[in-house]
Amino acid sequence: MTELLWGKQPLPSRGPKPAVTLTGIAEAGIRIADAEGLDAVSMQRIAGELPVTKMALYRYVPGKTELVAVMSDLAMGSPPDRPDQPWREALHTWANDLYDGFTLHPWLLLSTVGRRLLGPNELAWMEQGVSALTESGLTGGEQLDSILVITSHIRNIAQQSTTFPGHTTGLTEEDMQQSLAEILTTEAARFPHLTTAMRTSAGSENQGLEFGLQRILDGLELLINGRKAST
Amino acid sequence: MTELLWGKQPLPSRGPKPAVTLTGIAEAGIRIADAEGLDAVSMQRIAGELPVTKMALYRYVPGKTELVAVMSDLAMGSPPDRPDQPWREALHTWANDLYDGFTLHPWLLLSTVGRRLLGPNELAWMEQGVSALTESGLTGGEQLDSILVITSHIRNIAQQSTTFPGHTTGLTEEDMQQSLAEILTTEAARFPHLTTAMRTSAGSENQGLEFGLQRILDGLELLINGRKAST
DNA sequence: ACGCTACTGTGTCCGGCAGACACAGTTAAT
DNA sequence: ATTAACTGTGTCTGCCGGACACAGTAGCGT
Repeated sequence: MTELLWGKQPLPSRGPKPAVTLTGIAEAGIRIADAEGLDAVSMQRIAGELPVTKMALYRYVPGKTELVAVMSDLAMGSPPDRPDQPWREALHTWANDLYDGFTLHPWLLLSTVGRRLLGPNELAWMEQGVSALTESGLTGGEQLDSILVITSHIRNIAQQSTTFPGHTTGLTEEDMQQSLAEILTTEAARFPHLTTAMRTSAGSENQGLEFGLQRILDGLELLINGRKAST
Repeated sequence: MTELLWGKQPLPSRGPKPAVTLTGIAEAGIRIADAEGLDAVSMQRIAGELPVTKMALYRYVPGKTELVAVMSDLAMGSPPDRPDQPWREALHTWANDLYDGFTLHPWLLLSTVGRRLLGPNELAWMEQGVSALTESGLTGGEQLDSILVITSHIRNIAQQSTTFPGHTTGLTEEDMQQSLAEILTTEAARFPHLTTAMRTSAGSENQGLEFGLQRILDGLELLINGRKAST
């Protein structure tokens, strides 16, 4: 599995030339997932886009789980190079780059969940995030935890604002808002604070990304400055 | 769908008594999901635990998607009642309660993803979170965004620290750490900052929840105090 | 008392899925 | 030329969600 993700395959000398490549397979899968959602990705479907049959794919990949892992790391891509900046600005653009990646391939939100082996691209993203904090005075663990918080925030914001191609019941943002508004009128008594909060927030949507990000960065800044002051 | 989640079913007068109830079905599903993971939940499997066949379930629920939604809201449960506290402490315990819920039913992390209709319990959690901030001077939108950030953080921490019963490849935390360590020794040159961060963080794991939560709360406090000062 | 009718549960069938396995064709090393 | 490594194919199994026709049941109006 690690070999798959990291591309350390001992290429064979004998036998016929392979008709496809692991990367080619993964790219086909990515194309399907981008267009029709992760649920539309099946071995049959992928094989249909390649000059091989379904079973041939198992020569390249042990199972679907592993294939999705390869697809995920590939789709994630390398983080874009950014000029050196102070840690706060660096993390801010890093977070936005991450967000862009998730909106480009929404299914990544579903496939990169839970414990899993990490691929080169995912590690590259982490590297870039951590490198913004090397001069901050935070410990290694704190640096990792910091970028984890930011990643979590970005992921969930992306999840909420993205329309998944297939998979989920095709609810638009409006459907949700309307259903919610409906419920809050009939059940307002059960959720008083929520109701007023919703009412006064009408129209000021989609500030969630910046708001949360600024809070987190503020919190980090407080810690970092405190550390610096106490040395 | 809204009727399903909110239990507004017009109970019929004629015809034979139903052999099961929607709640009973959902509870069976929850039992399976808790024990063997969300993937183990199938209509057959649920029917096997009840005195009905698979197809009878469709009398109570339009499809599996909806059933999982009902299961999710039911498993989430109501947030535990907590005495009134200052906003920061209230949010802190609220976050920990949320974390406990997710560790009790790890599959909730998978099933409550993306846009979806909200059930009464999920709204009750939001209500409790928002109610901690009503006196804070934040706008309604900011209150909602605040609890969203915290939820995101809790979710992702739970995701990382939980072992999913079925579903994912059964990787222990150790497997991951070892694989990661292995990679970072052979590829240290590509990820210099990450490598040093990992090295210096050895042994200080599982601080992620508190660390991130404190940063977020710090960030919120900064904003709230700033607001109060400027009035 | 009786049938109508709404309602519940069952069995069968379909298409699609992941994957096991045996086998045929291909190519390089010997 | 033979062998052995390797790639691709076709077939089969056991699951899944769900459509549909049908049989059984029980309350209602008459």
